[in-house]
Amino acid sequence: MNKVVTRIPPSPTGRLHIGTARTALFNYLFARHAGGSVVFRSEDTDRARSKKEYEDEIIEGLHWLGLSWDAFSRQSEHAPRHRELLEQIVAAGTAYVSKEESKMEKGKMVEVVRLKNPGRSITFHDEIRGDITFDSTELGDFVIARAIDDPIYHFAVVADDMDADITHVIRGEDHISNTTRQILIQEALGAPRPAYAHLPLILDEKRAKLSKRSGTVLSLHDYRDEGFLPEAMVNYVALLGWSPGTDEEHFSLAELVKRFTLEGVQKGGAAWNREKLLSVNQRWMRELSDTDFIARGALEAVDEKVLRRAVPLLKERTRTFDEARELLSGELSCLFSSPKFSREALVAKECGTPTKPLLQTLLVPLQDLPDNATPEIVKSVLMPLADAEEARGKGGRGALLWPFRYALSGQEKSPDPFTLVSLIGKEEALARVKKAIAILEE
RNA sequence: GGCCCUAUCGUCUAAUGGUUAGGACACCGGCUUUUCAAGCCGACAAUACGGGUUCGAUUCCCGUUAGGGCUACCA
Repeated sequence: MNKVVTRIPPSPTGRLHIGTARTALFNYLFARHAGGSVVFRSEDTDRARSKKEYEDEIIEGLHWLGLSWDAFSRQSEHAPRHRELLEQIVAAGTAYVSKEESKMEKGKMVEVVRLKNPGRSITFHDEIRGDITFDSTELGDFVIARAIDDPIYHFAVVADDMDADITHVIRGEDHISNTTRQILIQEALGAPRPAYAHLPLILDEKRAKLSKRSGTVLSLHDYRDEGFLPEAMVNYVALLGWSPGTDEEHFSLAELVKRFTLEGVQKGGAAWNREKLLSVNQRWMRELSDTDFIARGALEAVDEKVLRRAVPLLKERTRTFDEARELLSGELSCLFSSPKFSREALVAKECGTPTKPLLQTLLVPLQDLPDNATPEIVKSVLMPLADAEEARGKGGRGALLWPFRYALSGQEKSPDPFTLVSLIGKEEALARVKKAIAILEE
């Protein structure tokens, strides 16, 4: 059996699309699983729309996901070979230059090349869907080149796949119908027929065609910039249309390579679901070490030490690094600078015992706390005070804990006061509680 | 219109003739809780429809319906 060779043939006419990324991933997984190789081919024959910057972005994005290939080429570089092949089949009579359609373009005579269609039924085997049969007659003698030196997509693809010894063409379902004409071209060229596998399409959240209008973010780089981990993108996208056949859902790229088979590929289209992606991403973020979390999220704060200690909090509360950055500059800004707060919010939970004396009971225990106390230690020392208030007053623990937490954070919503104390340190905590007491004295 | 592909909870999916149709995400409820999260526990929720085949169909066949793709001298 021949060594497996798959291909990743994006056309650099736009940003890296999540659908393109998924097709690339499946080609990569299939080839690597089989110990085969991958060919990257930039389909840049559409001169007007192809741009180097798009090509760069596509390559960079696929590398970011962790994909790699063993050969790189640009379709535009194969022009002489395409012409040679075209002339060859015209000479052989399986294609012809359509003289009656000739026209002048930019002072040059242009004559379209058509394939002589034998007009019969074509059956090919799809590795995912089984045998598929088309009647090729309806295609007629279709155009395979705008001019002898200007082949259209179908011809270029077949020629390039032949020359690169591609064994498996794994692509989107939108190419099923195209397969017939490509097989006809293959036969004219005397090229071997590769195995075909047509992947189900990715649909938007409402199960409609993916489009800019759908509101679904389509560009892989936008996900990267928003703070999604490549591990999560690979994991999520692999499971969109593929399943290992078990309940397992957490896969690294290397694990996917081990497990991937075409039998696990779904036939029907799969709807994109951002919520699920978010949850997959959160799981991968949580698996990062604290150091990696900061580095990979490019997180910054005025106090590196506090930031470091706050990572568990970020892991608990955020699903992307954008959310982590937002939390640091918003709700958690109180970790890095003394918050402003209002008297009203401080006494919001007051009923029974006045807030001021309650806060005062915290001062000595706070002062006696060891340096670098963990949240557990802080809690073990201070919670009894809240319990005591609960036992005696109407306000419950909240009578003490609410103003305490608010004095530390200046926020209606924040982590618990024990965690805050351990993050900002007892001196700073003391200062903030004293400030709150001062406000209550006014 | 023609040709082709597809069809299990809201979503991603498992189960390839025999299961109380399983898991995950979301949603809802409870526990915990000063708040917000997180965590734990639980509930809700599907074989599109109609015919066959079979002792028995999610599973095999046919039809209907619905969705999708192709129908370019774009890729």
